[in-house]
Amino acid sequence: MDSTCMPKRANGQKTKARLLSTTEKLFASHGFAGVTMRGVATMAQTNIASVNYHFGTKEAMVLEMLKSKIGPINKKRKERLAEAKHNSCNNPLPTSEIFRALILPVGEEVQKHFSNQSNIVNIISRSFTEPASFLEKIHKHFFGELSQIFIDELKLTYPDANEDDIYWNFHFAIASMLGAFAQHRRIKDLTQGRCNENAISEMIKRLIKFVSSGFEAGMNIKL
Amino acid sequence: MDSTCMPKRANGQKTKARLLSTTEKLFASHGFAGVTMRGVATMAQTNIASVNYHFGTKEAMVLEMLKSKIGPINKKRKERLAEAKHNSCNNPLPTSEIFRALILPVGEEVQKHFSNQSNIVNIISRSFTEPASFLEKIHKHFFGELSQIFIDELKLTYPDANEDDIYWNFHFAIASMLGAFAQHRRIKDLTQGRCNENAISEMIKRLIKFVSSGFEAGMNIKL
DNA sequence: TCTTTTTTCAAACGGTCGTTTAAATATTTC
DNA sequence: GAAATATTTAAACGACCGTTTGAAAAAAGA
Repeated sequence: MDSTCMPKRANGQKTKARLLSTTEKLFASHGFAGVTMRGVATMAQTNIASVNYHFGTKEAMVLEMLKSKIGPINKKRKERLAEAKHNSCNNPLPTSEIFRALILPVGEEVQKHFSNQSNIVNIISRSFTEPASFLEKIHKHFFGELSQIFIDELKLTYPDANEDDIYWNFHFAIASMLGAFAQHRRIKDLTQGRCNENAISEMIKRLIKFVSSGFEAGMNIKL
Repeated sequence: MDSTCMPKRANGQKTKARLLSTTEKLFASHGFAGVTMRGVATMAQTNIASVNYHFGTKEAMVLEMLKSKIGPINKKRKERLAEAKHNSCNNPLPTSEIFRALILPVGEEVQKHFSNQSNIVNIISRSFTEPASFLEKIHKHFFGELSQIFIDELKLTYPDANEDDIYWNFHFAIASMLGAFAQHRRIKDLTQGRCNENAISEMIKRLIKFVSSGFEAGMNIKL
């Protein structure tokens, strides 16, 4: 251990950062299987063995990348929900406000790196379809707690609602959000080339409306 | 060529059918990369070279499986839409009726093979996230024409609507449908073990309500 | 029956995968 | 400066990948 907490080598930390950044791009565009040690090493302009030196295994490397990407977004989601709660003097929130807190932080991240090939929602969405068992754990770790927070908030807004109604429609809401962002090809088709940051901003507003309305309509449904 | 159009060997056709069935299971649970020639051959109780004999390449085999699974569902979707159209004397359909025609045929397929490991929506959903270029073609081939049919029908129901409104909310509807079915883990969490055919039937009703309401609310949205 | 065609099979091809090794190089510590 | 530590490197490991080969086995046609 050193007292400076700095890398031992001039570009030591930089190498690790480059590896994570490369992992991110490859995972976003080709999934877990598309992240190859040789590919990452080459794109990050380093040697294949240094990947193992910094992370141990491929799985650990992808895991660390996911943590670094999803963690901050979930933090913002909680903050935004708490802020809305505070602004409403702790009264129950409108449905749209709850889903705004859930969706906006992702949307902002998408907007930031939209032209980029490493779309955050591609990453999240891929995590949901990856079969690997270690990703299942990630889901539970990252989305389990967060889901509970938002479901609890929805229960406050709908105190008399059937619990099944809330669970199912929350499930649909998540699915809409992930699917809406993830399916790049269709977004580009829909915007017909004028797929820029404004288009994403528009999509986010539309999405919040879609999800909130669908959720509200699903409360007290007659089956 | 033979006049009987029957297999030359007692279990010849059966072998090909077993291979397709195995491909289906592996693709549903592990994606394109998870379909390995050796895995398929072993599970189908045949030799690896016979895979190549029947299909030529792995890609061709997966493609044939996808065609056999998605084709009939799309056929049912069109039939159901045409039937609803006929029952309404060619008047514009309610939003929910249009989405029922889109969702029910998938739902029925899910219900049929739910306990099965080869969930049809897993297959469709995976097709949407697979990066392989040949799958992109499948999407356009299978979903391009179908999408247009349903969008045209929605335009009849909303003759004064902004076209962007229709496209975006249709995009959300598709995303909801695929995501809702595909994310198995959350469905099982939500139903807490009582995840049987009844639960799926309930989910489909809920999903149609969610999607229709979200879509309706998204028309003439103020951005 | 014998011939022809269809189907299966064991074995091998070259290639890529994640991981490991051990030596070389850079950086920090003393 | 020298010693200790941190990092990078080339090379190789065994395992699995999709595909191909050529011959055996089964079925069909004559």
